[in-house]
This record gives sequence, C-alpha cells and structure tokens, in this order.
Amino acid sequence: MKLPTSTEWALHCATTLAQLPAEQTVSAAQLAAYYDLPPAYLAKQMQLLVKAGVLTATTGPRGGFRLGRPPARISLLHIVEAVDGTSPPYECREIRQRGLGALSPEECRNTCILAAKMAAAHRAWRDSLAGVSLADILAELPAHAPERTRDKLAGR
Amino acid sequence: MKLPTSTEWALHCATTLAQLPAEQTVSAAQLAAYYDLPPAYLAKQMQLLVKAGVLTATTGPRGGFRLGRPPARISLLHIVEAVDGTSPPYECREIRQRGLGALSPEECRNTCILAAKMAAAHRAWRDSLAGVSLADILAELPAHAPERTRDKLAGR
DNA sequence: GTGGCTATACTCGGATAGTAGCTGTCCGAGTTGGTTCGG
DNA sequence: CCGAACCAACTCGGACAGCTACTATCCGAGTATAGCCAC
Repeated sequence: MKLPTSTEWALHCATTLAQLPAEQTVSAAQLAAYYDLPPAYLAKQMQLLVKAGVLTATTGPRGGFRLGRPPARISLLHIVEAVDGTSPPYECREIRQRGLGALSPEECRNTCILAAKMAAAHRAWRDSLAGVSLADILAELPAHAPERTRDKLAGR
Repeated sequence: MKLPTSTEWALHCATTLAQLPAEQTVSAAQLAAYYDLPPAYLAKQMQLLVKAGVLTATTGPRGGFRLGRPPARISLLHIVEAVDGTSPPYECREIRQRGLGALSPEECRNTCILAAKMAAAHRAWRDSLAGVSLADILAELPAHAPERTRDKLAGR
C-alpha cells in the first residue's frame, strides 16, 4: 500500500497556494522551480486537482493555478483523493463464494466481516484526513511563512 | 493506494485456520482448493505470514500451516502488514528543503506538518485494524461455521 | 511378531518470467497581453 | 493623441515511452510417514 510520490507534491503546492492572496495565480513552472520537481508531471497532477475542484486553472499569460475554494473548505482528504483516486485500498473479491468452501449466495447477503473491518479502518483514515483543512495547516505555520513564500515564488 | 489482492487471501486463510483445532495443519494446496486460488502464489503469501510469526509451518507429509499464536493475540494488522509490509503509505521526501523555496535545516527541526497529519491518519488506520483480533472475527461468525469449514477442507 | 531400515511421497522455500500502474516527457490548442499601425 | 487590429509569447490540456512492484509459476531441499525386510 503506497501513495504516489506526487501526493506530497499536491499537498505542498496546495498549501503554498493557500498562503497567497485569493486571486493570485501561480504557474506549474513556478511551482516546479519552487520545489525542484519535473514541471510537466507536476502540471499533470495539478490538472487532477482542478478536475476535483480543489484548484482553478487559468490559461494564457499571467495565468496559472489558484485555490478553487476557501482554505477552510479544502481538506487534506480532498487533495489526497484527487491525485490517488477514491477507490478503497482493500477490494473484496468475494473469494468466500469460490472454491470448495464456497458459501451460498444466501449466506452472503451480509457483507463479509473481514471486508467490513477493512472498510472501517479505511473510514478511520478518511475521517482523520477529512478533519484537517488547509486553514488548519496555515494556522500551524510560522507567522512569517506567507510573506516568505510570496517573495521566494517571485524569485526574490 | 492499493493493497495487494493477496491481502484478502491472507485474511481469509488465517480466519479459516483459526476455526480449526490448534494442532491441525492445513497445506497450501488445500487452502488454494478451498478458495480457488493459485496454489504456488498463495504458498508464497503464507510464507510471509510465517516470517511474521502469525503462522507456523511444518514440512513433510501431514505437514502444512497452523496459527503461530492464539487467535486472540493475532490482529488484522498483523496479517495485513505481514503481506503488505510495514512501511507507511505516505513517505515524506522533504521537498520543502529543495528548490527555490528550500527551507534551512534549522527550520526543519520539527517534522513537516503535512507529514505529521498523514502519519496521524495512518496511525488511525493501524489502530483500527490492531483493535480487531481473529478471536473477534470468530465471535461474529455463525455457530456452525467452524464445523462446516472443517468438513469442506477435508473434502466432505 | 517385532524392531530397524529404506524408499517414497508430500511438504515448504527460494529463484525465475509476465503484466499493470505510477513516473516522466513531449507537443498541440487556447488565451491574454503588448505592440503597431491607422485615423 | 486615441482606438482597434494584429502578433507573439505564455498558459494549460491530453497523448506517448520507461520502470518499479505485484502477480503468477516452476523446480529443488528437507522431512515424517508407510512399507519392507531381517531377526
């Protein structure tokens, strides 16, 4: 069970955008330089965030990405599931209905207990991430962080 | 983020073994037939469970696998991490220390907030699975399940 | 009849190919901003 | 001097190779059993 490396990119880039004025846009190339990442592949991940509604993209000169919603309404779960997908890690393939020990369909009306426990664990994971918003992250950053981020992004 | 398909196999096979008398051994071939799975690959996963101490293997005729500990002391987490590994899904590669926006090592004494939140979510997931033992699973099965499992495994 | 030995069949254990999904890259469509030319 | 049209550069968006890790398979080492032979 491994999250894509790009998950870290998405989380940090979203946090970066959250530190800027709401209307300011940042290009994928700028973000890639800011974190020393492959620009094209990073752009691909940003597109996933746009598709999920987390970011908004603007084309043309002075274009780029900005947050699609206020930081308080963007949870870490939104970002992670935007780049990794929403399908749960454990997928029950109903092997209990196959082979010599196959159970009858009647006995399988209730969902498999093991699948239920795995789903509960996944729910705990999602709840933990859904309970943290970008606003919460910003609150824990040093006070001078936004200004610093703005300057470094501009190349200063 | 996806768990191997064999995770389901390991969970079900461990549950099956937990329904049998403690000394009874079941071969990988028997388990493969019981769930209609590729015998060799299933055997490989059983080896991982043995390496983790969840199961004990006996070679030779009348040999096979059995639980390595009482069911109450085997959690779902033990089984899942035996086949999938123990490394957390989110791996912080410290991109905050790279590129134009690189932070100084001093500012990175504390672990990255995002990594901490991801680790907390992973901890919630592990705690959820660690809180369920095979004994708990057995308690939720129908009363006639162990007898049925024993018969079907024997080919009856 | 009994004990020991041998051969056998069955078990696990590790080394070896095949395949799907993440990683990384490239080029094209669209849009905005600046420039230039005419009035 | 002012306005509009044109050009150009920069942006995102989607289509195309490369590689790691899960999936699947085979064959070899080891062992407890069952049969057999000698006593």
